[in-house]
Amino acid sequence: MSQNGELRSRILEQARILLLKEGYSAVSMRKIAKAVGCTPTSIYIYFDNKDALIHALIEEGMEKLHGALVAAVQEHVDPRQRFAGICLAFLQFGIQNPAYYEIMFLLHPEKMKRYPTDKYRRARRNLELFADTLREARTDCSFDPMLSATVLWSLLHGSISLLLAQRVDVGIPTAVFLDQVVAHASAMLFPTSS
Amino acid sequence: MSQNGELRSRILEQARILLLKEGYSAVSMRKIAKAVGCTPTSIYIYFDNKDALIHALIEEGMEKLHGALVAAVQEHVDPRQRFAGICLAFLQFGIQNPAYYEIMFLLHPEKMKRYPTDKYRRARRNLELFADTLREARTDCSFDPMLSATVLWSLLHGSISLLLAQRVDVGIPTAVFLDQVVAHASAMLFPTSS
Amino acid sequence: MSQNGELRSRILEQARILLLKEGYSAVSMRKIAKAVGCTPTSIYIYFDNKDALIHALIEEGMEKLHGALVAAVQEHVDPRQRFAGICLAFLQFGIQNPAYYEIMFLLHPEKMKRYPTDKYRRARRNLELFADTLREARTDCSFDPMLSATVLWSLLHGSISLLLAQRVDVGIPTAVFLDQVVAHASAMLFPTSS
Amino acid sequence: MSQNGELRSRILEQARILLLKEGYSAVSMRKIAKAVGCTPTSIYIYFDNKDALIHALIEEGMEKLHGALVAAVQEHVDPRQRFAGICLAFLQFGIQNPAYYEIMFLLHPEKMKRYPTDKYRRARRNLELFADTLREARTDCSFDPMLSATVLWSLLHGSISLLLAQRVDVGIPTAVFLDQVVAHASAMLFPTSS
DNA sequence: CATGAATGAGCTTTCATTCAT
DNA sequence: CATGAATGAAAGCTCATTCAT
Repeated sequence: MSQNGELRSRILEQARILLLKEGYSAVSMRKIAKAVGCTPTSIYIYFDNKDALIHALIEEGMEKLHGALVAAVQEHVDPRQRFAGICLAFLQFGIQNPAYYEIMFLLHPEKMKRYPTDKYRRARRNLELFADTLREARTDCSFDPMLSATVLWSLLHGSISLLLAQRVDVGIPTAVFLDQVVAHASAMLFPTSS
Repeated sequence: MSQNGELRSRILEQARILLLKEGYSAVSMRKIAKAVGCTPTSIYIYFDNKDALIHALIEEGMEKLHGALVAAVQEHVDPRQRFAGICLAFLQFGIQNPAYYEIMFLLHPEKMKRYPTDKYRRARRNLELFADTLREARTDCSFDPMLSATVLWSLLHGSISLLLAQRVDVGIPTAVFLDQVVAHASAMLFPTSS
Repeated sequence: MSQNGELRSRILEQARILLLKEGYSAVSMRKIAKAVGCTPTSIYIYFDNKDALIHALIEEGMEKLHGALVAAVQEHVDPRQRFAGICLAFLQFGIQNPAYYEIMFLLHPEKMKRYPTDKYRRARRNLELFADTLREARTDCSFDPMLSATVLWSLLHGSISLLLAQRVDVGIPTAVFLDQVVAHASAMLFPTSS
Repeated sequence: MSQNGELRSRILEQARILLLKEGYSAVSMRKIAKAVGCTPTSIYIYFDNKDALIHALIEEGMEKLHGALVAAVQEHVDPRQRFAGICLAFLQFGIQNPAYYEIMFLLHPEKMKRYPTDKYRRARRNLELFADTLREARTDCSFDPMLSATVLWSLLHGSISLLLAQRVDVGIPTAVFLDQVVAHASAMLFPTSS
């Protein structure tokens, strides 16, 4: 099984590298093949088409992100610290894996028409992680965890997007910005911070 | 005189429509020309190249957005209501003008290398509007308005992005989600909501 | 007459400059128009088409070359010196006016289909100047002046061509090469140099 | 195995024919493809780009010319006859292979920017053949063989250029002209022909 | 398992030229 | 005298994909 996939994983690897170096729109079957050292045709042995290849990459990324989030959750016992930890983990994943982040969250649906939408369920898993963390940290029941988690996700996603698109003022150091995002996230979700 | 710009604006219009329907990467000079009913060459009478056309579209969008924000500011006198108003105006602009929003905020810099970066100053103008609104609404000086405005922008931007990418759970009505975003934004920036 | 031609001569001037700077294949009506500051259409008022414009330029060049050759002839009385002078004049014209030289002698006929061949008669005038110079310098009648002039022209033309195409070894200084060409030309046409 | 190169050589062949019929500037990938009977894309399987195709053609021509010159050298033992032979061989190559000659010696550097200059060394090889022939034929040391070879090359090149450009008077038969060129070349390089 | 050969559609851009005004 | 608007043709090149071997 893993034997078969030697070339397969090399293809994924080079695709990831290309994605990182030149951006999604520059990733072509031809370039991947050249980087790997095989012919474009060979790629079609392992992937039905370009989208399938990208999907595989997305899945890889989802796995990696989920791992990072779970690790962050397990690292802290204090609910509030756990919350801050998971936020930071998400942010850092985005900053440190811009290639993954791009195809996972920034690619537009029209480009990926054939993407099996049910696979997004895995993305849901991450959202539920956020919701769970919120549930633990907030004792009051006067909020909808999934809804708040979605808003939180929006904030984190927006922050990463702006950073990756180099839209955040250069006068603001990235580290400072990330800290502020987490601080604001806390303020947003735990209002009675008296 | 107004004749001159007739085709020009029709080009921009069709470009916007195409952008909306098929996404940026599907927008080509040929397709625009076909949609407008002229030859690709004719487009080059009004725009130096494809990027220049996109830039014109961006500028249009920036103008429109700025108008919407300014209108929202002028509509309310109460600082808090003004804050909610400007947030909602931004969100609604994104939802109602997805084509503009995409090229204005979602396009990756790599695709727009030739974009004159100084034109982004106009985008800054909007950020300052947010900062001003914040300054008025918060009497305490214990915060950096531009920094907080950027975080706020992240939240709004992230919300729109997820909505446009159809990443928000379909179980959550858009109107409800938008309200919640504004509510959370308020909570985030006016912590002493006792 | 010369009043009418104010724009006309500006067009020719810019065409010449463009030709010199970027080579024949980069000369387009559009670029000329932009350089002059008028529309491409305006050029068609003075020139039927692109070829006609080039023809006018060729004619200018022919005139200039002829002037240079006549001047060289008049400068010397000694037939041999006159011969060397006219050779050098031709060589220097080519080196110093590469743009003219290109369209006059290096442009291929297939590119200039509509060129009225009878205008090449003016080129013949120059050839006869060479023949005359030869006739004076050689007292014997055992040679065909026009034939020898053509061979001489071949040598001079070949030298300029190789120089302009940067095909002459960079180790050979241009001045040295030109001197040698003239020396060899003398040896070729005045064999009994005892 | 020989199958592989079948289309490749057909491409080169048609490119050469096109070049001959319509001149360099009329040679396009599309036209070649149409002449060959394949799609423009297929050409890119065998050649990286248009320049690479032309380079291959140049290389073919260089090989062919070198073969012709070497054959001429080997045909004669008498140094003077050998000299005349190599001159004639060069002239005839040019007349009989105008397409090759054009891309090898008449193409302007500006059009072939990406040409690997080191490949011109092969052209140098031919120049050295001329120099060697001169060294053998002239016992005196009072001349620079490479310099004289370059001047000789200029004469031969100029002759071919004018012939190919149809600039030589139609009253002069080509055969006569070629004979005269060789005769003048002899006179030019072996002055003491008493 | 992998390749070489080939395709058709598409891309942005430039060209010389024309025509009504 | 000069322009603005528009065109049709063509350029070099890249793309994802298929198919026989």
